[in-house]
Amino acid sequence: MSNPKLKLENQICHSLYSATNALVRAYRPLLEKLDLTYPQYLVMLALWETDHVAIKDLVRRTRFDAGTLTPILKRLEAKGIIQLVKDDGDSRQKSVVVTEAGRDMAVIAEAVPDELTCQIDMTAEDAIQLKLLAEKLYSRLS
Amino acid sequence: MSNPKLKLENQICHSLYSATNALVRAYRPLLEKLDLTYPQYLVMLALWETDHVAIKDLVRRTRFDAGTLTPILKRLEAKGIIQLVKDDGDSRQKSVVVTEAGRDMAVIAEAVPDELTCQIDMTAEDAIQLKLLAEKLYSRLS
DNA sequence: GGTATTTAGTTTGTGCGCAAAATAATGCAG
DNA sequence: CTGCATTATTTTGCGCACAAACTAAATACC
Repeated sequence: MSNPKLKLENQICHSLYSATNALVRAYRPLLEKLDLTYPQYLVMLALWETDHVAIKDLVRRTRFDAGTLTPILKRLEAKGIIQLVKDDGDSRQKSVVVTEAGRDMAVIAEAVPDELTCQIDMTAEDAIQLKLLAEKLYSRLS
Repeated sequence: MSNPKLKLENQICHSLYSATNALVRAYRPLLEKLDLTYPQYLVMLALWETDHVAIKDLVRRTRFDAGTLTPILKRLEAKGIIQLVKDDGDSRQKSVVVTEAGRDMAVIAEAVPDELTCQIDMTAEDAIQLKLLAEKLYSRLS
């Protein structure tokens, strides 16, 4: 019981875990006007950048599991902001296309990052450092 | 589309999100021998430190939502490693107690943090810095 | 003492997160 | 051309994560 390694407060992962959950929670009210969840928002970010991509590319870019992405894409399609189209050529693949309505959302979405940055109120250096370390951790685990 | 704020690679949150998920994924095989999920492991860490606590205290310490914690505790009780006992005094409260079997698990659990640290292979400074920044972020969001 | 509010915990419903298995089309070796 | 492994995507099942609604006990207030 007294082993310091087992102490909750010494666990980096607990800090990371609760911080990430808190961050997603903080995004929720900001994304409400877009009617998107945070994972859905991440997918849309990827798609607003590059459209007409196969699901496997979206898996790579968003770092989502394929089994996670499939239902997310279905919900986005049900909302009418993306479309899943059969690829000519390789008929295993599907291409994801952003609809007109989906493209229009990008304008509203532009405000979201600033609103969140305001709320967090971290210095730019801290934010960059945090991102850098998280990326380092991610790459070590992949 | 060209708004750099909307670029996925500029999102701290995406790095944090995928790093945390990767970390939980990395814990999975290590926790298999304990037959615990990562959230269950966090709860047990808290309980190995301090036993006989009310659920609300566990909510505070683990930073889990009460609605999340209830089913986790039920599963831990079903495994026979904790027990939920009625509190004398305030009969709204329940106390969480670690069973003999649950206490025995702590010995095996001691190996887990080291195994993970090995896998990540980050410098101690980086790890401390990451924890510090995650804590800072968490506190700004709470 | 009786009502109102607060507090402790549970339930419900939706959406991930992911391992494992299934489906189906492609490519490759013989 | 024929298996056979590979690749792309979906499905299934379980466990969170959490808002919102609910139950019940304790406390506050008059």
